[in-house]
Amino acid sequence: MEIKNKQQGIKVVADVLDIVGGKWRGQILAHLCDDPKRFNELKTVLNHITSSTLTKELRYLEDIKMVERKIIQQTPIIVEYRLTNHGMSIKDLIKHIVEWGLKHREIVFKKD
Amino acid sequence: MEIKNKQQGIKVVADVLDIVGGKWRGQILAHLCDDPKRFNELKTVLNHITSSTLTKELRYLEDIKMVERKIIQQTPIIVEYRLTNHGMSIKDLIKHIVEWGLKHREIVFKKD
DNA sequence: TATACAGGTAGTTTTCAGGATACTTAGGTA
DNA sequence: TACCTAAGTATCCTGAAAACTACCTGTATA
Repeated sequence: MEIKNKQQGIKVVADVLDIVGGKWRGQILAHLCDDPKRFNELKTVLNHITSSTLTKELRYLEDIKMVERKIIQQTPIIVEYRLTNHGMSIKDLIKHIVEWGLKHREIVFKKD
Repeated sequence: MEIKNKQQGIKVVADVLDIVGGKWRGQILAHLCDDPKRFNELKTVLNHITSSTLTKELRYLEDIKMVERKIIQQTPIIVEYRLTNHGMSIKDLIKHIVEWGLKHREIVFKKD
């Protein structure tokens, strides 16, 4: 797991930020770190996200195998989203992001 | 440096990604991790970025005190961009991002 | 005189993630 | 027969990020 050259390392930064970035994906992954959540649970904790946006983001995260969708046959039928094994590995990264953010509040809170 | 509650932690994720995210900022910071770079050096390594976009991104990073701009009086005059002390602290985070990205290539490279 | 390099600025246009709004499917319940 | 909840879909629209194009300033070199 060696960084072959600087340029490659930096491309990876851009690619990872493409996955985790955007307005919602980081937050969705962070929420799923704790435990699986249903569609409407996510919709509630992600204040102001619309159904269509949440659906799109979840489908994307499914496509890249970060999240899996599980239909639970009960009545009414409910759908649960949880991190895959790959997805689990993002927990540490999110922890690092939170740590950096809390340590540098003056930057993080100044930004807007 | 304690996470008071889940919701706060997750807001921080979103805020940090706001700073580091976007198409260019992560890459710019990653390039500046190694050593200071001049405007046109950055423009070269960041393939396809335009002058105006690079200027905007650098001004933003200056505003939030991640990067500092140093004019070097020689001829022709050159301008050097380097991480501030705050900025330095992002090195570790970028290292973690690269590590995760390389370990999960199948996700990172599938995404598009 | 003019051409090149370094580091930009100004103004306009394009693109597309995310938002707004309304509708859908399917079983259960009064 | 109508309505409720859960989990979406379908369309169209908007705003902001980034791109495109052109121009500017100062110094030096031919």
